Amino acid sequence: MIPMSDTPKKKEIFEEAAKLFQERGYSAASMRDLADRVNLKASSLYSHIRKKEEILQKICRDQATRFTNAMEEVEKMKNTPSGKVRILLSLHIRTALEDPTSITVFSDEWKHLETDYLHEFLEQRRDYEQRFRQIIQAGISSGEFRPLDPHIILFTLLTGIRWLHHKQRMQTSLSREILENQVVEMLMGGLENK
Amino acid sequence: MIPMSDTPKKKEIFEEAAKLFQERGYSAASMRDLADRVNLKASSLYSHIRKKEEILQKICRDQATRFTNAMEEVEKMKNTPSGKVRILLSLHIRTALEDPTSITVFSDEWKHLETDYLHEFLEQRRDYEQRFRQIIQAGISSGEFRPLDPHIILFTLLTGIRWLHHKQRMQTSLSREILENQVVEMLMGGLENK
DNA sequence: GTCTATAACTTGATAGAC
DNA sequence: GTCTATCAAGTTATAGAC
Repeated sequence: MIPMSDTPKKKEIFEEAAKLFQERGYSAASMRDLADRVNLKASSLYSHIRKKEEILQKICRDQATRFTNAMEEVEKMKNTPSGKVRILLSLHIRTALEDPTSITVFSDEWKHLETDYLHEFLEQRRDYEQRFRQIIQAGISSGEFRPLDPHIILFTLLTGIRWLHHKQRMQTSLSREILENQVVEMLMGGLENK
Repeated sequence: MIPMSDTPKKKEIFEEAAKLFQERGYSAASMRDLADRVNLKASSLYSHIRKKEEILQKICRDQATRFTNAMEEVEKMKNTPSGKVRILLSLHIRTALEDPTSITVFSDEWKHLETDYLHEFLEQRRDYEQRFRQIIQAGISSGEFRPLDPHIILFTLLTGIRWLHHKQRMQTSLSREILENQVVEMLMGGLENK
């Protein structure tokens, strides 16, 4: 297969795989299950991919790239720290609502990456978090933010939204806009000096 | 074996299993791995337990009971909604810091429970969340809390602390007290009316 | 690209000697 | 209660016909 652009079948395989990994977890999702969902025999999957972990790699890499690119953009802006954090937070929230499957796998299944790419992934995450903390630190220094530990702030912000990709669980059918606004308000309300 | 009280070996097995489930996830943790860690052959484990899932069940049940019991206590108190939420939040935080292994398995691996106990588990969780939301609603009605959706508030509170059991990741070696205080302040700061 | 067949291995769990 | 031996089923992945 030409690696230039993905065929429809390959795209289908990756999409179904993400759903399967989300539902059962990476380890409990078998290649036979996946094959069934895309109407193939397990062995035929290997005409499209080299191995199971390649799928997990792509999902994790794509999401990591998305956030790294966004950070690049935000850093260039002339915004206040508070404005920058709001933009990053909104991106995380919107991504969780629009692409819950990929975000779940990215968030919960990365630990099953094999050592080679795992190290790269963790380094990229460390880098992202460090740049995020620098923005937070700037906000503390300027007095916009309360003087809390930047590590605590960052983790609370980033994990405070990690329920959004399970939105199904919410009985109330709030619009995405309200959902996004209220989460941002609650988290920023705990961060900003009043 | 007499089921009245657990033998030291059985306790050891459950503790090592929790660690293994935490590190690799339930599905990727094999009974042979577990046996190695407690210096037994895999088959000998079955003199202490009936099956693998029994271990997961016990971990999930114990933690669920802990939180349900605490809710019982809190509901009896004469405190304000804000005071009650702070007590529950502190309990979650302290538990995550003191028993990170069990909390990780309870939080991340429950989906691998088999259908019988899974239903019971989910019902207990629903009940706990509903009672928590009633306290939140009381705080909104009294004007102590900002008028946000109680579902959003609850999920943000409960997942906002779900990084604590990975405390290893934090370079800064903050004391538990500071950690607990700052997390509570940040989350309650976003909740309370000023 | 998809199939059948199969290799090579791991899984949870049991039987029965000691 | 722990062991060896083993089972039956499931795992990822490959070989080769079509």
